[in-house]
Amino acid sequence: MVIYNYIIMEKYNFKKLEDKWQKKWERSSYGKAVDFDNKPKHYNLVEFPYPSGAGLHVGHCMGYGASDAFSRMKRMQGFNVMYPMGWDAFGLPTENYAIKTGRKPKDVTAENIKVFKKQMKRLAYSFDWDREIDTTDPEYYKWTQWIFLQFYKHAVVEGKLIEVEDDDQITPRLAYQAEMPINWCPSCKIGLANEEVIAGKCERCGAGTERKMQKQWMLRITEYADRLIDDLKTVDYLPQIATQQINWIGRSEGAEIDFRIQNTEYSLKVFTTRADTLYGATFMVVAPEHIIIPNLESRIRNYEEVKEYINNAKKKSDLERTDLAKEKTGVEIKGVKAINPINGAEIPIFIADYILASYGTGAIMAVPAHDERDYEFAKKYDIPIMEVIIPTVTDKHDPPKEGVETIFRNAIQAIVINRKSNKVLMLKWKKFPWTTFVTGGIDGKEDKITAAKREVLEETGYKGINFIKYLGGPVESNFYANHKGVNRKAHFWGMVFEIENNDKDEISDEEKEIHDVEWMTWEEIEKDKNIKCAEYEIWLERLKNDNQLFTDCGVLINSGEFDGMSSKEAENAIIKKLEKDNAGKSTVNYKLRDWIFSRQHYWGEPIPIIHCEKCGTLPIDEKELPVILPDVEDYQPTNTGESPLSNIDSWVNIKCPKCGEDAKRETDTMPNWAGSSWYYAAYITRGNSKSEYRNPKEDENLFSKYKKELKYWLPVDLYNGGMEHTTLHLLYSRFWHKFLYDLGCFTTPEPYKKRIAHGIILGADNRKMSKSFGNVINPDEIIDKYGADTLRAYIMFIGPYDQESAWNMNGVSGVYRFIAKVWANIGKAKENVDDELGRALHKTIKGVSDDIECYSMNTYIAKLMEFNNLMTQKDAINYETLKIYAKLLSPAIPHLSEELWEIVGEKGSIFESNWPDFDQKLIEEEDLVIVIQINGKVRDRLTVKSDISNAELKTLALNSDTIQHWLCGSKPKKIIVVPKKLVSIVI
RNA sequence: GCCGGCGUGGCGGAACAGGUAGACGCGCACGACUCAAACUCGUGUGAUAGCAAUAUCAUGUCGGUUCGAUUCCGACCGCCGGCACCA
Repeated sequence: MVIYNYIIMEKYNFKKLEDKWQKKWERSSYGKAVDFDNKPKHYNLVEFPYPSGAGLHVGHCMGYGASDAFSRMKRMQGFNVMYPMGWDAFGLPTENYAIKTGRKPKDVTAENIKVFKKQMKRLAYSFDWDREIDTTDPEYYKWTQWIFLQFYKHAVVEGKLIEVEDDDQITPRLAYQAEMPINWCPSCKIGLANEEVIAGKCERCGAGTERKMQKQWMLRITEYADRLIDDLKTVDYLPQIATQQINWIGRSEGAEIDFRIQNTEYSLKVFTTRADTLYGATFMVVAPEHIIIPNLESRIRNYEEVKEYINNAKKKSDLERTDLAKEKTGVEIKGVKAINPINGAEIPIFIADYILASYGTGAIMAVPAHDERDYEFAKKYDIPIMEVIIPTVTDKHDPPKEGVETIFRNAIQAIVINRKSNKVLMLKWKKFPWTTFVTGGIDGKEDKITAAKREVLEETGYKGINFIKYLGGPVESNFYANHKGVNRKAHFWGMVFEIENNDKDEISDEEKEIHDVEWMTWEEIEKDKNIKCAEYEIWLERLKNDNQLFTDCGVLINSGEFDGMSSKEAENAIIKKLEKDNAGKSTVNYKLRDWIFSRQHYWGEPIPIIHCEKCGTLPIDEKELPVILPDVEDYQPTNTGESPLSNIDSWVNIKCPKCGEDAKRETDTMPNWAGSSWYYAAYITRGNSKSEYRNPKEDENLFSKYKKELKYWLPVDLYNGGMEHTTLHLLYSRFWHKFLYDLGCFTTPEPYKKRIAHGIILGADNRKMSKSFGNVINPDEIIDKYGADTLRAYIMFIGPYDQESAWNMNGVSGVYRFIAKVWANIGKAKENVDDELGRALHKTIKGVSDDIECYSMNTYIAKLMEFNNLMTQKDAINYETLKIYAKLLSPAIPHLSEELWEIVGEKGSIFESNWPDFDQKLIEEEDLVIVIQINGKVRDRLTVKSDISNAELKTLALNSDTIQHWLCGSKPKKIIVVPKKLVSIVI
């Protein structure tokens, strides 16, 4: 008996539906991550937001919505999923708001968090709210401070983490103090963040900013540089993210070379990756901040000029200083010379701001012949340019033969041009299939021009030619000289001549026998297959662009005993010699610099350090943590560049824990990066208890107490977040994790197993969403108008997950229409009816599962739409079909799916049900459409059974009428059969 | 400037491993419903030529590899992210 039980549906009322389910879910325990559950764990982390006053942004939803869908599917697939949320609440915007309004950052933050949380709940993100964290909570930053103290108390010596005694002044601690520049506004008398410096001007008052040196806390991240590169092999990051990390660390192997300064005890240490170019070092350049300048003050003849240059450099940012497009500036330091350790040459020293004190040693040896910036600088200041590396080529047609003598010679290649006809004088060899320029050796002491003119005369008879230019320096060419039976290693000088008149001498009979002389156009030369010239490409390139700088590796010339070596050989040999002479050594250098960890701000974690005049720098006793951020009256920074905290005497003044005398607290705070560097672990230690953090006992720390929990949950299985955080935040948190791993806090060396990233959402005008453009979309407005399900699905549908996409209101209504159509289709549900949707359904299950798994959210939604379109065509839909479809919908549109689950008569939540499996057979059992191409063009299509053999396919293809027609009786030269795809016929 | 991406119809985009370019959505056009409009439903929709079957062209530009390129390689143009104190 067939039961016709069409459901009478009312119109899709998202408001009613979403209210209903949100109330129910609020009371349920859905989303809770259970420590040590039997199910396999899946830690799904998404970056926590900075709770700004503007509320949740649709850009946030891009991350949270997709990760929520992923979490929901994983839970249905039987995983114990942790999907937590918290607040990265320290930061400048809140502090600036406090300065403006006088309100407490703490209060403002609490309000913002409330708004964010309410909005997230409206969007039905299934976070485990019991694990909510807030980096500004003293119970949280207690442990951020604890970690800082561990950095202070430890050092890495010979690759091992060791503890450093309090009074040890020598061992390099991982947290240390150093004089580092800050951006300083001389008018406001405050330190500025980079972002607050707009084109060298203070954002607040418009005055020009300077760099001011200040004692700052640093973290020795460079100590971990190699491991931060090497361990990338053990994780699964998007390739471009891993590359960015590697490039940011910028490991390069090279040499440290000492250049003595003449008549002084000082020397200049430089780092170079091109020790092979040492003979070409014709000057040195030091950064304006370099210590050598004050050291040499008495000897510098133009000290005033140098000083003025240094003062000007202070006004520029690193970015401006290193901009290649800008003209290089510099000043020669007169009165001192450096000595090139390899050949004793005296060379001038310059000071220039394109050299940064923070990279390498803050000084370089400049090799203008082989470095673009040095070249530019040398041209400008008229410094000699000495070529020491030349390109080397090997002839493809006649490579050197083994066991044959190699003869070296200096030689020329004359490119003789007839300007009127724009033709080039060429030789066509008679006994060999060669076409060449006029070429020949330089005899004895003959100069190159004479040699070239002589060769042209001998080989072609032309007398009236004028020398135009050299095509750069020589090129080494290695080939087997067939006509002489020897290998040649020739240094060819490319030279351009123009023909002045057609005066010709008779060529000797000998020469006549060797080659014909022919004038050819460049096109003819290019097409000539017999061009017997390995250096042809180089000449062509140099003809097009003047002053071709050779910056690649090659062969050494003008380098004494190292002449003829390859760059690589020479590099090793030169370093060896320097080592012997105690003038250098091979070394590794990094672009990565130590992390400036101090901020002169209020709204951050206080650095838990005491300064005592007598006892020096002392850590706060760990038992005294947290060092609570005190309330202040005025959040305005002080005019000494210190943090506002330094104004609170009652807080700053403290007794020294060691000697009991008057001492002061450190008033700098930590950067925003600090709290977010370990938050993924804080969710774990936060545990399930809703009331408060679970505090460890006296002799424990947070990580030792929750060792088991940390071991269970870490590493994070999948970390999702903005593309803009994939360099710095990711690197910083990996660094902290590795340090804590060394301390024994964690059991895995990497925090995140896999990292993906999402693009940003642009405004409808294709610009970044911003208040000033008036193109910001507030999620609340969209929810009010279309519902949370529509907003969630639209943001998934908006575009490729890892790219930026522009907001489009028409797109929102399209998604809304889709959901309303799904709702309408529910009305067609029937029992015991064959809706013939089985195959399509199983294809959809597979497609949807794959798409969610790899965060292809736009195609996930598209597949849901496609299936819905199929249902729309049907008069009746089986209950079972709808049930499975509801499951597929549920990660994207939870409210409607839950309602649908109830409508089809299921008890309990759809999210407690199992994710559907697909039947592989059902998907495969289809007929295939095979494409038939002739010469790469599609000419016919055949429908065949999927188990057809390649041979059958070939026969079928050739017998098709259409193909017969296209073949016109000609015989195929080649037939390519791609199983289950196509047949390609070449005629 | 340096490092990393991206570029496909009128628009957002799809094409997982080099094999049917344009799935899905928007927009537009026509039709149905309506007194009319909106909503909804149906049909069509890359360009050019043709009544049509069909053909040619087409994935930023130019070139290369291949039987075959949106996909791989090279050069160029344009846009976006990061550049160490925004988060």
